[in-house]
Amino acid sequence: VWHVDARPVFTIDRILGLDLDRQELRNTKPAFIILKGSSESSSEMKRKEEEHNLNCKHFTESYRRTLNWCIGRRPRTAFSSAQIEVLESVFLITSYPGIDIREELAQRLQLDEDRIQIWFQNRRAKLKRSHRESQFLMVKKAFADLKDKEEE
Amino acid sequence: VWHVDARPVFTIDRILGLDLDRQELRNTKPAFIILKGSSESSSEMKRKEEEHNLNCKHFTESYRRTLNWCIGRRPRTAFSSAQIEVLESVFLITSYPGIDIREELAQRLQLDEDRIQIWFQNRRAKLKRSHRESQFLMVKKAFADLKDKEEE
DNA sequence: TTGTAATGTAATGAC
DNA sequence: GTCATTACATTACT
Repeated sequence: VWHVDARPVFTIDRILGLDLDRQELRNTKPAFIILKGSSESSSEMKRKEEEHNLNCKHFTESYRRTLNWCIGRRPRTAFSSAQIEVLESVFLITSYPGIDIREELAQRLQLDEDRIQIWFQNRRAKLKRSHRESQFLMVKKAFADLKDKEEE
Repeated sequence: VWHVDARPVFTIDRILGLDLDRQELRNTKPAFIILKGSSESSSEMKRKEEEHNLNCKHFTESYRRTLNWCIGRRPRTAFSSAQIEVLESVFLITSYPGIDIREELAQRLQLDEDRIQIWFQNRRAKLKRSHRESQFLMVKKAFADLKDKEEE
């Protein structure tokens, strides 16, 4: 946990006591358990259980978000243009640099190896998007050409 | 295609004849339909159908982005006060509406789902800003109070 | 000028 | 690993 001090301590969530320990969440009994042995059908039970699981999912998800908000996510790294330049030129050679290359880059660019890793992941995603787009343009052009031929 | 007149008329997409109607996209037959009645298993069919839907999604996304690149930035959407009202009341309940809620909102408010998504993102950012500001004010006031006490 | 819709991308979590 | 989605900084428009 990198920077406790980057976020205000007096958050609304804290004031409202929303930053409970994760353990407390697990200890709260789901409502559907009480129904066991009752006259309700098993399908109804199953539905309730699923509903509970869904609620749990949303609950823990919002828990995560709240926690995330309190503790804070890693501050956005602003790469310098010089760093970007190096990263881009390496990307031209490999879009999947091994750990050795990443470590070397990290050292040379004064960055964590993690940042390098993430950068390449995002860069690959960007490349993929642009590939899709250029493919799309080609299809479009094909359509346009067909139209031209029809008009002749 | 949002506003033809806000940007120069001689855009790349026009020159290439790329500003075809979105309807044409829908009319292109998905490949998996051809497979109907073939010897492939239904699970394979289902997989292909899902793949096709994914491709469609990416395709229309690319379509939007490409147009975006050609035409320029999307013109500012001016939400009506009625739309804002609905959005705000939903925001009170969830600031993270899932895809289902966003789609429903889109339909009811006659907006693209994308606009809804962006609106919620910006709304969350605004909320965060106001939180930070009120916190700052509180801290400031606390300091001021301390000073007052010292002077007594 | 301000408020905010839109954009790009670093970071995160699910799978 | 990918993918969708998020936060966040920034841009640009009304």
